[in-house]
Amino acid sequence: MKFETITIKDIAKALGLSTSTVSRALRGGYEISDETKRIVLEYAEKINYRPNPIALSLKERRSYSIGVVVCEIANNFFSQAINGIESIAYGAGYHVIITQSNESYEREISNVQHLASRSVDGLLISLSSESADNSYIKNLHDKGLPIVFFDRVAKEIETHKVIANNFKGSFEATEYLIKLGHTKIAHFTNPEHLSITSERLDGYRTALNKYNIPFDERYVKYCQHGGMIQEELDNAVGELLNLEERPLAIFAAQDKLSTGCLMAFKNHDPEFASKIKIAGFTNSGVVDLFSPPITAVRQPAFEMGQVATQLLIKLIESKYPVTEFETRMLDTELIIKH
Amino acid sequence: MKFETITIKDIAKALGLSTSTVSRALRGGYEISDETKRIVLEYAEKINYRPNPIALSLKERRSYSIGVVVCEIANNFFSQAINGIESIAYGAGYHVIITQSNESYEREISNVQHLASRSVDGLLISLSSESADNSYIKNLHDKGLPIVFFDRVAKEIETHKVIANNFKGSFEATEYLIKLGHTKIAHFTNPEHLSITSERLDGYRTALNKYNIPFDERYVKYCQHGGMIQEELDNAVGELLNLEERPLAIFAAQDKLSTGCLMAFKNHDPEFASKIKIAGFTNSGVVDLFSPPITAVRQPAFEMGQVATQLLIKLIESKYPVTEFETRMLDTELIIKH
DNA sequence: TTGAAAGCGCTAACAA
DNA sequence: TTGTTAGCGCTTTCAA
Repeated sequence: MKFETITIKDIAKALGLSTSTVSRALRGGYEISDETKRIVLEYAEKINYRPNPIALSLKERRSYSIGVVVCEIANNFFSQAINGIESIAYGAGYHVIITQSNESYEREISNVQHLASRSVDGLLISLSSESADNSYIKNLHDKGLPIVFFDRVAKEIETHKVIANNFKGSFEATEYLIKLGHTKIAHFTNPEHLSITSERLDGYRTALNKYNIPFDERYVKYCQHGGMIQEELDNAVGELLNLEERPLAIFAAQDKLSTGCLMAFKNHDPEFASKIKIAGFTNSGVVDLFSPPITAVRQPAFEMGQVATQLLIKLIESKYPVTEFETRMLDTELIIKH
Repeated sequence: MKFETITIKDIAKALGLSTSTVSRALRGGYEISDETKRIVLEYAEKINYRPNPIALSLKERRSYSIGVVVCEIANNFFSQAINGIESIAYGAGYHVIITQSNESYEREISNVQHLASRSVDGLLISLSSESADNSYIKNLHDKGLPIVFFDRVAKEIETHKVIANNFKGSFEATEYLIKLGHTKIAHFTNPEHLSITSERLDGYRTALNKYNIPFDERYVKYCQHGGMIQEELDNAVGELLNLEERPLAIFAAQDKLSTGCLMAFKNHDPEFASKIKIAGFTNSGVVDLFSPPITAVRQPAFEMGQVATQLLIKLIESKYPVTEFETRMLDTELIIKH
């Protein structure tokens, strides 16, 4: 069943004008008499005319929509970032089409291709944890599709990027644990190839270093599924608990990892769980309710979404190919919970 | 800057064929020689041709996209429902465009109008807590735009609806609190005019009734902003704490209300908070970490999204106007935490 | 100041 | 089996 609709033609016919005159009146064109313009506008208003955005897109060869690729919208960081994205996009007249990769590389490719096949004017991407080869994105970018990365960025693609100060955030969180007296601090993180992984690992190592605490590779748990699969965390926690030197503190590099590893500890050994101190990246709004408490490294998700979108729209609306790109780094915030 | 692109014309020119022949070959049309078809397909593959969905939309007068209007994607229930929506839509070849009302009526209207102005084939809506007058949706629906409601539905609009068994879920949660020995049970809920509000209130009252516990209006807190503004909850909790007969248990009718009122209790009186028993609707994935624990009424969010999308696509693809509508009710699950 | 006509990419009825 | 043509809704030269 079809959704009935009013076109410019209907107005033209009703008013005994040509479609081009109506079009000009509607766009507020200059080359038209005030009288005609008034009549057209009034009538259009009366019958509640809405231009067909699809026809406009075809004509202008752009869709006034931007595509977003994140791993999971149920993740607090991303849902907050999306709010930031929408706040800017909406104001600038753009639709936002959100897709999720669920940390699957295959799904990510499919989403990007779908979006790119000319239905969006630009792309906002945070890579999935499975994504190792980003050449397909590079292809698109080379062809001229505006792309801005945020959070999980691709090193090898030269474009605007928006990230949190992952090094500093990780350093501060680790230092906080150290100052509490901890020396046996494990680290839960994403797969190695992600940008955020090395940056956060770096902050962790540097803090250990500063306080002369040896770095122990066995304390670092790379989670291939980024915490999407609880079993992975349960296994990692099991391994830690089997070490002769059990860690007594954890620094987790991501939302799902922070909460997921706390759950894993609770599952394995509830009593031990209450003794362990966890600090981790999370943008959860209910972190106050957790027990044992989690000290949170909070990313400015909303602002990151905003900045990324501003950069993208600048790219889209630029008349000339852009060759100068910038990387914006925003500070995290350490929220201490006892 | 424009994103360069390959059209059917390019293929036609390169192969010395007409565009219609190429089109037929691409669509796997029957009236075409296998040889020509092969050549076209091979060439299209080689140059990585992608049809322009916008041109297709204009031609077919549909966009293969569906619009979703929810109050907030950062809400667990909705993000899970969206996953369900996407799983079905994606499989059926539809894009999903997600918009948020942030519980604002004005924003909801703007989103719906934007989506409806012909860029989507159908709409999936869960009403914002501010929405009292839905006549603008009714208008759209009367004009033939396929619409399916889920979760928060409009009574006065006749179309498919997908809801949780709110009555039963509320009854069970309240009964659970009663069986624990509670008689002073407060109820945090959404604004009165929402469908879910009356259904859940009804379950609460019926349970009280069954056990001869008098219903006390002062124990019912309607939260106009559905928990989006913490201050509202703080005030409501303050009022409860000022009663001579403080409630010792809470039944909260919604995700943000469950966690938000626990936070409010912790803010006001941490010690009292640890004594109070909370049961409430929530689809949080970290409910295991809360302290004091929250017994959860979990809605089958993913399935609800799936069912709603199936119904919507059926509506969209129906050749004749549909006049028989159904309301699907799915059961909730009570997850008890001590 | 207005109208006629072409064209954005694609499909489909009609002709050849 | 293939090509020609018109048209989806709109904007924009070009002519009048």
